[in-house]
Amino acid sequence: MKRPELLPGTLDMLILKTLTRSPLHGYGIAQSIKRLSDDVLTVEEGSLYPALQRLLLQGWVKAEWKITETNRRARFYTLTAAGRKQLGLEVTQFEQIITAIGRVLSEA
Amino acid sequence: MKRPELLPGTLDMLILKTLTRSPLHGYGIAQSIKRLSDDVLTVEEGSLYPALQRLLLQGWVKAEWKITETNRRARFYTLTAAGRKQLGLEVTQFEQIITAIGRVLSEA
DNA sequence: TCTCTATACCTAGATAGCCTATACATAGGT
DNA sequence: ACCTATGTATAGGCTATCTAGGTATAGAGA
Repeated sequence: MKRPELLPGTLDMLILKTLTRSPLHGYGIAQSIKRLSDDVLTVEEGSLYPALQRLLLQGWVKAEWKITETNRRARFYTLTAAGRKQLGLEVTQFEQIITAIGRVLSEA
Repeated sequence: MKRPELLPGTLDMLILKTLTRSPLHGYGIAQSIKRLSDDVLTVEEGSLYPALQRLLLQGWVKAEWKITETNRRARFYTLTAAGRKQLGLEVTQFEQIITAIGRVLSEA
């Protein structure tokens, strides 16, 4: 199996989490996740932008075109109330599953 | 997002781990994972049997038809040396990724 | 005897998520 | 003038998982 860039099913959660601190554009989200994870997690563009479309459709984020500090047009995403709630749900589920996997892996 | 039965990408690892204790047939593997995880993880048959075929093809398990304690024909899977090695790899990778996700999620 | 449940295996097809590859655009530095 | 980093986006492919179905039989209970 090829080394995956991230665990399938966790991307939306990571994006939502990244937006809890402040609105960010796509490029910034990807950089942020990469940096916070010490380069372990890499969000490919072909995964990122479709994911952002999904989140927009679900109403979990909203988007706004602005100018960045480096003087470029970019689409800034902001977490909505629904998005914050969704993030809580996903984190809870994720931790439950990770705990369960941990139990299986730690069996004598 | 619909509640997943398990985290995509972790099934092979769970199966290999389950076989470290003793050979098991498919049905038994599914039951074992479900039980050990306190019913959090459910392996659907449509995921399980294709996964076992993959593992066979990779040479990570071998299979043998036998009769169970309940007097039924069943295919027992045994972990190979290569499978044991692969399991170690997958667990290491998994833990690295989980740690990385943890870092992202725990950011202030 | 008949029926039901649990045990056991398997596959086809749909679905969804992620990746590869590509395209476009521009600010700022050399 | 060119290059790199920044920034957005989509098409197509791949792979793993799930849904839904089929097959078969042991054993319990009516």
